[in-house]
Amino acid sequence: MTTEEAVRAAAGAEQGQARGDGRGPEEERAQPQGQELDVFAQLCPSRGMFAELADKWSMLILMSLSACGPQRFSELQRGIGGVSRKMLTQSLRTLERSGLVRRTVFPETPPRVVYDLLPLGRELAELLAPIGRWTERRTGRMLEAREEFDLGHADS
Amino acid sequence: MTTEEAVRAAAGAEQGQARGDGRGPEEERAQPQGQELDVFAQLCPSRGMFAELADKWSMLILMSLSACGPQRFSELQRGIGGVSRKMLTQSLRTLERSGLVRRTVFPETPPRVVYDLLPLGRELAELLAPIGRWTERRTGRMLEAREEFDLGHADS
DNA sequence: TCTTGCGGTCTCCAATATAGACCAAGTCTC
DNA sequence: GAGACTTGGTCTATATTGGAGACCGCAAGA
Repeated sequence: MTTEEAVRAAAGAEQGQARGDGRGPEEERAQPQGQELDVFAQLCPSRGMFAELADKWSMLILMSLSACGPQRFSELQRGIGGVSRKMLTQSLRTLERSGLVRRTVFPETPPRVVYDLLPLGRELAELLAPIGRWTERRTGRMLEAREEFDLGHADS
Repeated sequence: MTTEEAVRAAAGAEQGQARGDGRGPEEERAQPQGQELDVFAQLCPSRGMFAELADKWSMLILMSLSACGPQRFSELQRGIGGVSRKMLTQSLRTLERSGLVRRTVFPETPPRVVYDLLPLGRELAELLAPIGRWTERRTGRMLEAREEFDLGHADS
């Protein structure tokens, strides 16, 4: 049995709860309810949350609100290039529902709706920002890797 | 003009390049080519990369390889609950092409293929891990927020 | 001989994303 | 006063994507 197989087995990944991850038991104790949450487990609630947040538009929305402060719907749409109104609405709704973002309507005409981060959203945005910066910093390197890969696998 | 509008205008978000983001100019100088990359800009190469990485399966793959070390195809599939062979193959191929992951084939029978992180992938995985942990820690709070939201918007 | 494991690929169908029209209701222009 | 414009969406039609499951070659095992 390999080391990794041992990790898997100990974690009981099949059951849909808990996986160890070599994080050590101190994190597990940090769950006061004894409820083991595991993003790797298909049936774990945290996986559902993760799947929702690990999305292009949701991440960009949080990053934009964090970087530029509270914004109106149309400001967000302009700021996040290529997002459709539908996806923007949908993602904002999801983030609002999960308590990451607050939606404030000013009943004027034309209507004004402002979105801003709640503490939960601010926490996540702070973890997201480095990923955005990393992507920008490493895009060159990744594009080079691609060219090289495509050269090697050029069976056209 | 609001503060945010000023930020947008200064960044020239429409042109598909650069946006400032209140990061200050020191990061910009860190791009030696003078090429301004911006994940928020639809046409920027870094957005393409970001869109690829900001994906449920890609992120889970990197997190799994980081947490459990090099793994075979079937180990990854078992470890990442609910991933189909098709998506696992596809995501791994993309990560390999971009130089984040290495694929090693051992020509035995049955075949053995092992995936592991390259330095680029390890860097990203280290930024991803906190997001996984955060999600697990905050899932309870987010589920509560949902219940409350659904109560308020219960027009059935 | 029939089955199992591995690491995929292929095909089909359902779900999802995007583009674009449409909306109300007040303001601005002519 | 007619028409255009604005905002924050919704609705619909079409394009893209995702998942389920069949299939594959090859060797070992029952």
